[in-house]
Amino acid sequence: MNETTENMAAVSTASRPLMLFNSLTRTQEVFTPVHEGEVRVYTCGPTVYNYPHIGNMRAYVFADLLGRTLSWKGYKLTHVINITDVGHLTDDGDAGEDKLEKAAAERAQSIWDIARHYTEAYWEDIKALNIRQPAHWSIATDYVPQMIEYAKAIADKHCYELDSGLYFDVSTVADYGRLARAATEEGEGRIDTVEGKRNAADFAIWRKTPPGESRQMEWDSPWGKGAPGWHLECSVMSEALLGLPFDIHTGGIDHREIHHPNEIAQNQAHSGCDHSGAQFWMHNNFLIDRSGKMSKSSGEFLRLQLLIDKGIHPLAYRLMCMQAHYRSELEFSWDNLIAALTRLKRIVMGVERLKERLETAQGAKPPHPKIAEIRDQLDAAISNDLNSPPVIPLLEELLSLKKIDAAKRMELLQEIDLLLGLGLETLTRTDLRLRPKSVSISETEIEQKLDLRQQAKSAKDFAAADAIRDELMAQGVELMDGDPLRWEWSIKI
RNA sequence: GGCCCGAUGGCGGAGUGGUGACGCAGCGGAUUGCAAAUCCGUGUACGCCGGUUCGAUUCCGGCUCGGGCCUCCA
Repeated sequence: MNETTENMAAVSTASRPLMLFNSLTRTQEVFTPVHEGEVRVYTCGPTVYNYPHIGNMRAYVFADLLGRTLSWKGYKLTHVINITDVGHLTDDGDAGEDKLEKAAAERAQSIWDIARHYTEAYWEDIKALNIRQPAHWSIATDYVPQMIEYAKAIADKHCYELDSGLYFDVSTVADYGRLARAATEEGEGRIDTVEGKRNAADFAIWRKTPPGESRQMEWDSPWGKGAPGWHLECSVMSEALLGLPFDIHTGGIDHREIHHPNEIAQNQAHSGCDHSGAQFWMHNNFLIDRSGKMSKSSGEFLRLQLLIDKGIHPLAYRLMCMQAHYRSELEFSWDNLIAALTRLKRIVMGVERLKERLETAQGAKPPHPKIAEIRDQLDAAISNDLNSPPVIPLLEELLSLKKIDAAKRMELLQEIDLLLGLGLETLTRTDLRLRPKSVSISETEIEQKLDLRQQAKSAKDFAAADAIRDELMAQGVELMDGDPLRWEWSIKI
């Protein structure tokens, strides 16, 4: 279950200032909200022309960690994640096909059906990863009238019209590209420039439908039938839902170079001041595999559903993300994922033992200094630009402190889990049992054979007991007599 | 070509100017009819060459290697 933002009240006694790395200054800064006691966060969400891969999901796990940290620090959180269901191009600047139009054509379905299908698939992954629901999922196509109004407001001073659309002139705002720190005017000319653009970095605000063509998604505008440029939506929706300036804008590190500088330019144009629109711009690094970063255009890519089909609980992936800092590249491998699953399993068993102690505990015990010490270390780590990796050993240490009062430990465990989002209060060892999609024997049959084996063992007929074990092992079932779970599928990835 | 980042044990991954977290794997022990699972314990690492320093993995410079972005991407 995802808790809503509202009932995640402040529970901590945390006292350190929260330090966050701001891509705008490339330094860690003390976070102070624009509006006292509340924080407004905007996260660049997915373009729903295909399934998200697990690398995409790292961005939302990161945004979720940020949100959870802000809640833990006692702030009221208003989080917006957008769904881009229009406007992204397949290639080359502003001239390529619309990804959604292309997907619709390939599958001979309505573009609206495509968008809905992939939005739902994305939301399923969000849920599976215990990512809290934001206050708003802003859908780009719901905001097209506002985008047109926005474009009209900046058109005279900052834009110019070409045959292909309305373009933003980046030379009309101060300090364009400061977030990217790159000379965007120079380069090898790999970009097919649109004829007539004043600056190489100029981008489309409105893309006109070419004469004689029609699109499934198009709207009337002062510049003709067409669709909004893909940078426009985030400026429009963030301002509409959060007001300018808001506190934190997040996204993948790839957005630091193009999308976010353009968003900033639009914010400057529309607000008439040089403020970027957000106090902090934060970017998560990529999940990579040996062949480099994950890429949808390469065809095959890793979906969360694939992990689930292989029998691996999705929260193992969440733990894997938490084991690395959000600004570090994270290496994906099945071994690494299974290591996280094993770690999670042992954590969950520790939590189950703690729950048992809680039930048998008698009377309240005085607070133990170790608890305060761990809480302090927790605050130190998370306040240091959301440094989640050291939090996990703290959790494991907490679980191992058998001599310390269970109630006190459980209290702190809940705080840690509020941050890590592993759902440790409800997650069970059985939940984490491997559940590969393709198996040759049912769980009921396994249980029956195990009962037979138990009878044989009680009768000291070890030959019969071992025969049953061998038989089950041949079917991929691993026996664990001394474990309440009794058996597990052997891992074959 | 331009801009930027990284290099830590078998794998992943924190951190620090002076005993180098942690996990997984490995190894040892407890437990077990034997195993497995579990619990306890445990070895191994800071790319290369200089510089600064009493002392550098940590700071500075160079080198090598790797990666990212400059085109849609989280």
